[in-house]
Amino acid sequence: MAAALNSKHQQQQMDNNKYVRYTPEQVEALERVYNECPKPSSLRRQQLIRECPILCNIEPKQIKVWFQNRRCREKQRKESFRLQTVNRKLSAMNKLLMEENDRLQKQVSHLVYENGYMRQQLQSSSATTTDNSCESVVMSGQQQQNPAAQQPPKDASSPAGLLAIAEETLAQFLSKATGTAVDWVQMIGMKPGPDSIGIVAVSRNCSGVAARVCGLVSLEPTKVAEILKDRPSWFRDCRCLDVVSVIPTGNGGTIELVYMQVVSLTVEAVSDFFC
DNA sequence: GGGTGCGTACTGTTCGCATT
DNA sequence: AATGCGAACAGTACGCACCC
Repeated sequence: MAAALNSKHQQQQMDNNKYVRYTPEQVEALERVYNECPKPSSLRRQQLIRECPILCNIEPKQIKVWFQNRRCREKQRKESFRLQTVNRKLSAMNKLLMEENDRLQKQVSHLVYENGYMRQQLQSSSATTTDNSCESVVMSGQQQQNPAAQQPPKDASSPAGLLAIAEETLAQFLSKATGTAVDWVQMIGMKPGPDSIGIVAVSRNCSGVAARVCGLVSLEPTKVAEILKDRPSWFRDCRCLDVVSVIPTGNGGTIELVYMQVVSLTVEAVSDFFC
């Protein structure tokens, strides 16, 4: 009875327009066949219409289209299910990666902080070392013995011995002055870094310890020896002079380690110089 | 009332097979 | 080899029901 009513309703639909919707019973019958065989032959479709009364009012062409669309729907559903599965896996993976990323970000922040702290420690430590280094250069004449003076006296009676002392002194300067201005602590009124060559730069017309030292180490040992022998030039602009140490030579002569302050410099702190 | 999902039907293309 | 035919498939149009 119900099937007959549905059939009548379908006929009305077919009469009104081409759109029909199969009844649940018809769909169930078609689904049963589909589960057995998704691709029924033409013969099988005709047999289905004959054997199933509720499908008798459906055209063979419609049956064919129904199976066609049914296969298409299953394919789409399978693809949709596959994509959902992939999506779930990717979401889970994304969550894990986000957590890992968060953990690494925190680790980076911590390391950056530690790096900054260690840099700060290194800088303060380096500054202390540089200050000491400079002080050792500048103040060594006041507070320390010249390394050359601590060693057994060299033979200053001969030009060769004097040159040896001069070379040793130069080596001490060079060990401090081989770098650029970075290795020197710049002081007010002082020229940092290597200076021009010139004998006058040692005791006159110079503006600081660094300039004088660099000027001195730029000289040949023979030139240094000439400067050391030109003692009157040492005192020309000198307002303060102390003999720190005296090295006796083999022939009765002496080599004096002298600390002096020159008048031309206005700032005492930068005028310390020893040679 | 408009947006959306689903089912049905149609169209165009490709492929396999039989025939000529 | 060329041709015709049917089936399968992908894409699309349309109608309906449902939801907000």
